Amino acid sequence: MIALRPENPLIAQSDRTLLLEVANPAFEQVRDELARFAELVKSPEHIHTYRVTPLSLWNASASGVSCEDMLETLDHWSKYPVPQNLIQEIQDHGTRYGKLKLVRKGDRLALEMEDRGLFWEIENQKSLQGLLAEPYPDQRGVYLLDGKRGEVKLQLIRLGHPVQDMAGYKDGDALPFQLAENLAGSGKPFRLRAYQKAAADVFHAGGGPEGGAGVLVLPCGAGKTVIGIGCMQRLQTHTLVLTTNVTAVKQWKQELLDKTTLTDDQIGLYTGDTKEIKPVTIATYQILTYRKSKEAPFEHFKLFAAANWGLVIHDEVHMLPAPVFRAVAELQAKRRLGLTATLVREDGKEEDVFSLIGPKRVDVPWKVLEKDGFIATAHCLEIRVPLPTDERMEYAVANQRQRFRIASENSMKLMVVDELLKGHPNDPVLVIGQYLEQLRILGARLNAPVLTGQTPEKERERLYAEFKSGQLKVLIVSKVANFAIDLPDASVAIQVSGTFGSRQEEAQRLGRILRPKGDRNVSYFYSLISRDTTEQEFARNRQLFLTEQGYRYLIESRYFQESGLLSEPSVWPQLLEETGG
DNA sequence: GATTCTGAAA
DNA sequence: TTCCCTTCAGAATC
Repeated sequence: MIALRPENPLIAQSDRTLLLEVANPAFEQVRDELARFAELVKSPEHIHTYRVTPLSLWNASASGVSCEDMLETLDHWSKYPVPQNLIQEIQDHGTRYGKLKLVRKGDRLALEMEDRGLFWEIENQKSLQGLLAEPYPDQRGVYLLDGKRGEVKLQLIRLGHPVQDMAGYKDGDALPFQLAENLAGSGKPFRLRAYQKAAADVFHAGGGPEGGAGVLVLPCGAGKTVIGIGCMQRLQTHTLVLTTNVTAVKQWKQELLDKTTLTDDQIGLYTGDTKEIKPVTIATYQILTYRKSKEAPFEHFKLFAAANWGLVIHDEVHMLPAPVFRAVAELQAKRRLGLTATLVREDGKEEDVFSLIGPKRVDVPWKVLEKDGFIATAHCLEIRVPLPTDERMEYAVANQRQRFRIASENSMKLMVVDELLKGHPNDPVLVIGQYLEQLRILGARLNAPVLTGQTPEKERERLYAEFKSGQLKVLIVSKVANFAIDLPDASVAIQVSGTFGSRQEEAQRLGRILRPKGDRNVSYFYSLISRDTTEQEFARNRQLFLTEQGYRYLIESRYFQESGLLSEPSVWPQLLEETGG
């Protein structure tokens, strides 16, 4: 077929994939438009592949992107006519969210739909038996059995029918408080940034039945806690905050004390150490999922019923453990806020998040915040390092799982780290890796401290302080970097090895260097990959999320040959900035 | 009574 | 698929 408009960068195919040319001048704009309704699945140098999925279309329409918007994007940027079946797919799923409504009917709940075909499909579904009561006489709706609100939504999304939940919420007990920004003469000037305010408003949606449940997607460093506080302030009610670890628990409390008129005795921490239940209670996911044995009940689920919560906040909702979904399914009458930097879950439970917490309401792309200076500009460079001959031999005879480790621990990476440090003589550098042995070797070589899970709390604090003050230039960290939110910021991160293909981890690690740097708001992220190994494959997957967010990885492999480095890569920082990586 | 250690779970 | 880290509860130790 002859291209109608060969200068356009996009090819839309009937298998629901979209191919986008990176070199095209319109690349960035098209990428941002596609990100609203398609998932990036491959991002090699020249052509990026996106896929349109039902879930990506539902999330798009829930966050306000219309079918017409999506088709307009495809039509406007395509080289060839958009395939008819893709148009139909978008028209079908892009309007599906909203066709099936969950409403309050007297003191009962019911599903309502205009479409008779849909009614019959639902009536005859085996998986819905035991959840639904009698239908409306006119066959445009069906009542729910009591207490099945969550289960019904979950089953229906699995059948490909996302439910728009308009049934509203039970108000919790009142908790009057103010944001510190509203206090006359308060010591600290604090305001919600425009996008933070907008996010809280969209979640709240004027108190209408549409608002009150949903997920806000925001980059690391965008102030998710602050937005959560903004949502709390709009609802003024008893709130349960669930988060990933104890440091985050403490940080939520700190922020609440700092930015609201809530006082110490109104905020309770519910963790292994203290089990306070107060008007605002902050707990970890782990304590909720604790049980004595595999068969025993979850001992702390009673926390959900311990007070009349008006809002449950799920921090880092992409980490929400499967058992908690079960509890949330029972909590559908309560307002629910999900906060995350990425909707991708490594366990594929994205549909559960959509139906039980809520659809995506807001998505602020990282690059947008970068433009406004809220986060630093990051240059990313993937450096492909060959394996030395002896390790290459070992690699050749190893099995699949040994291979990944051999590639990760490639000894030539050590040399590259040396060189990179030369290029950044004055910047604070984090070296991040996944294998303790590799990190210890690096520690000895660079004469830098290695921070791992075994490092005691006291020692950690000392290292953080030294690193923050600039006394310590290089800090080597293991996977603690994925969790330790109090780890100081750096402007350079060198990733020497990483988990198989975790997009979250990559995002987390880049997040380490994104806090604004003041004078020169620029950071560098180097990822060291063994060339021509399985590691290269996994790296590709790992980078997807960042590429989706607008980061471009430059790839560097020219500087090596098997015997070692060919030239000085200490020019890389400049090189990166010139080419705009 | 407070701290440190241990094992299980995810 | 790995390896690693965190959290929780309960036991051991000061």
